Amino acid sequence: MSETRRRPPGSTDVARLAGVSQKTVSRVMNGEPYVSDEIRERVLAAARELGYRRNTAARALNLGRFHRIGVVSLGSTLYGPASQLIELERRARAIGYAFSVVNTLEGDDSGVARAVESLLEQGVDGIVLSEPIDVGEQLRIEPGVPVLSLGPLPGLAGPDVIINSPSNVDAGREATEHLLGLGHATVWHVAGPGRWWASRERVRGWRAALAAAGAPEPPMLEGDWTPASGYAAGRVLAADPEVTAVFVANDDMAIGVLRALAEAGRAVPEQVSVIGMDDIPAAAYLSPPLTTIRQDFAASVAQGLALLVERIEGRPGASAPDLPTTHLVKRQSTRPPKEKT
Amino acid sequence: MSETRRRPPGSTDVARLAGVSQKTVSRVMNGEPYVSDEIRERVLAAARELGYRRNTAARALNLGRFHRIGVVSLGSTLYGPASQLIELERRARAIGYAFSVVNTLEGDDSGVARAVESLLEQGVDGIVLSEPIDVGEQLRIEPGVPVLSLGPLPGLAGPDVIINSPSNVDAGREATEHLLGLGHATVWHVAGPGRWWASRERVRGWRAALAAAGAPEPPMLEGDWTPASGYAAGRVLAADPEVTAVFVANDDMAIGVLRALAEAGRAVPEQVSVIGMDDIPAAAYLSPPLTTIRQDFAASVAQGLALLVERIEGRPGASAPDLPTTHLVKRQSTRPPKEKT
DNA sequence: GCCACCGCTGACTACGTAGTCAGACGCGAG
DNA sequence: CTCGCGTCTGACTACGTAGTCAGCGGTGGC
Repeated sequence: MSETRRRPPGSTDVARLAGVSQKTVSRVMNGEPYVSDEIRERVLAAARELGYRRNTAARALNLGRFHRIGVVSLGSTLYGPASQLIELERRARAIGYAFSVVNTLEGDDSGVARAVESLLEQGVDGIVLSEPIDVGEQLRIEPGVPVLSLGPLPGLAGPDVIINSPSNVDAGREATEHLLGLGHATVWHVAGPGRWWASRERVRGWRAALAAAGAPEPPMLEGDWTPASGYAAGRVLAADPEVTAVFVANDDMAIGVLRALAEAGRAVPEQVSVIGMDDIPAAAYLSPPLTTIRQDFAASVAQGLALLVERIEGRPGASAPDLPTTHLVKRQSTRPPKEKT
Repeated sequence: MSETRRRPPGSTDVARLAGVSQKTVSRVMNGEPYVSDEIRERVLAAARELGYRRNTAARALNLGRFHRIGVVSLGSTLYGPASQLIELERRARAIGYAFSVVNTLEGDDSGVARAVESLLEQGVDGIVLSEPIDVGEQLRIEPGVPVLSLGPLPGLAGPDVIINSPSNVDAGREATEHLLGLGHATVWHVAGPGRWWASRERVRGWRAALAAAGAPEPPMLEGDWTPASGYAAGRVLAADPEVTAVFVANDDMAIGVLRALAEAGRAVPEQVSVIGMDDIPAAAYLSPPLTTIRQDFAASVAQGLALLVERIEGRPGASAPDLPTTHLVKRQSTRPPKEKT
C-alpha cells in the first residue's frame, strides 16, 4: 500500500526513528550546542538511514532567507564574462550560497530590469550585475535586496547598491604605456561597445596614458567585442600608414585586427604592434602570439561578493583593500617601431 | 515605530487591503477561474500598491515543487559548453523554470556526485549533466529527481535518467567525409580528452567515415581541448610528411595545430588541410579562416529539457524526433591535396 | 538541606501559500 | 415556489523548519 508517493523524509520522520523530538533533529542538523553526544549520534544515524535532507523551502520560509545569490548576465560566450561568471559561482558556493543565473540579451533595453524582477520572483538574497551596460531606463531595485554591480552604472542608484569593479582603467593604461614605452609615437585604440562600462573604463585608461606621455590622441574605433568587428576596425587601421601601435580592448577583436593587417600585408609586429586584453587561451597560439593584458577575476569577484554578503547578513565587515588585479603578458605581437618611416 | 524591519508583504496583507480573503488573493495570483472581474481588479491593484510578490519558499513548501532545474557544469570557458549552458538557461526560463548552476572542476573525481548533492540540497526538481565525462565512481542519483544527461555516460544508471545527446558521431563523420571527399587518402584526428563523452563520439564518427571509405586509420592524437594541447599535437603532425588532412575535435585545439604547422613551414591548406569543430566566432578570422563543423545547441537542448520537464511534471509527452543538429561551415583551411607528393 | 544554575530536551508556534470543503448567491427549469 | 446547479468566496488546514520558552534532572555553594 504505497499510496504515499515517496514523500521525502522530514525532520519528524527522523525524530520518530531516533526516538527524539523534531526540534532535537533540527538542533543536530544545524550543529547547535546543548545536544548530548549520544543523542546526536542517534539522530545522525537515523538521518543517514532515511536519506534525510533538510527541506530548503521550509527553511527559507522560516528563516526569511534563501541563501541564494542571483546573477544577471548578458549570456555571451565571451571569455572575460564567462570566466567571471564561473568565478562568481565558485566563490558563492564557497561561502554557502546557491547560485542562480538569468541571461538577458544585449540590446534588449528592458532586459536588465526584467531579469532582476525574475530573480526577485524566484527568491534571492542578493543580486549581482555581472556585466554592467547602460540600460535605457533608470534601474530601480526593490529596497531590501542588496545589489552588487561589477562596475559603476549611470542610472543605477539606491541605498542597497554596491559598486565593486575590477580595474579596467588600469588595464587600459597599462596596455597603452607598454606600447608607448616601446617607443611608439602614439597608440590607436579599438574599443568595445560604448554601452559597456568596461569599454569606457579601458578608453579612459588609454586616454590617460596618452595624455601623461604627451602623445596625440588618434581617433578611436569601436567594435562589439567580436572578431568580426575587430576585422572591420583592422581594415581601417591597415589603410593608415601612420598606425604603428594598436591597443585592442579584447583578444577576440584583436584576432580580427590581426587578420585584417595580415590581409593588407602589414606585418605584425614589424610594422604594427598589437596588444589585446583578456589573455584568452588561444592568445599564445595566434600568429603572432598575442601580447595582452590579463585580469585577475578571482580577486575582484571574491572582494565584491564579500561586500555583498556582508550587506545581506548585516555584518559590518572590514572593506578589503583594492588589490591590483591586472598584469601584462608579453608575447610577440608588440615591439619597438622601426627607425623612422 | 518601524519595529517591523520591512517584512515583504504577504498575500494576507494584500487581502486586508483589498478587503477579501487571503485565499482569494492566491486565486487571483494564480489566474484561477471563479473570481469576479471586479474582485480580480481590486486584488491586482492592492498587490501593485504593496509591491506584492508571491513568496517562493512558501509556494515551494506547499507545492512540493521548486520549479527549478539544476545544472552540473564543468566550469570551463570553452565555447561549446558555454554556449550550451546559455541555451539551457534560456530554454529553462522560457518554460517557467529557474536555473541553478554548480561547477565542478574536471579531474576532481568525486566532483559530479558532490555537485549533484549540492543541487539536491538547495532544492531542484530536475538535474542536467551538461558535459558528461566519465566519473571514477558509479553515479547514484536520488530516486525521485529526474536527471538529464546530455550524452550517455557509463556508470550513470537509474530509472530517472534520461539521455539526450547532440549528434557528435555525425559531426565527426561529416568532418571526416568532407576531407575524404576532397580527395585526401586519409584523415588524421586530434581528439578531445578520452573522458569526455563528446570526444569519444567524435572519434567514433571519424572511424566510421574512414572505414566506410576504406581509408587507413592513422594513429589518433589526444588533446585536452586547449590551444596548447592542439599545438603539441600539431608539432607531431607537422613532423610527418604523410599528413595531408587533419580533423581537430574543437576549434581551440585547431588554433594550436595551425600555429604548429605554420611554425614548421607546412602551409595550410596547400600542404595540410585542417578542419575544426564548434565554429567559434574567431574561426573565420584565423589564418587561414578555419573550416569547421557547427552544432545547433538550441535544438538539442530544447529537446532534452522538454523530456526532462515531461518527466518532472509527470506528463506523458510525445518524444520529439531527433533533429539533425550539425552542419559544415566551409572556409579556407581545407582543399584537395596536391597531385602526388 | 535548600536553592540556583547549567546542560539538555521537548511542546508549541510562526512562516506564506494553496488545497479542500462548505456556504452564499442568483438564475432557470419544473 | 422550489429545487438544483453553476458561480463565486472564505474558513480551515497542511507543508517542514527553527525560534521561544518551559521543564527536567543533576551539581555545587551556602
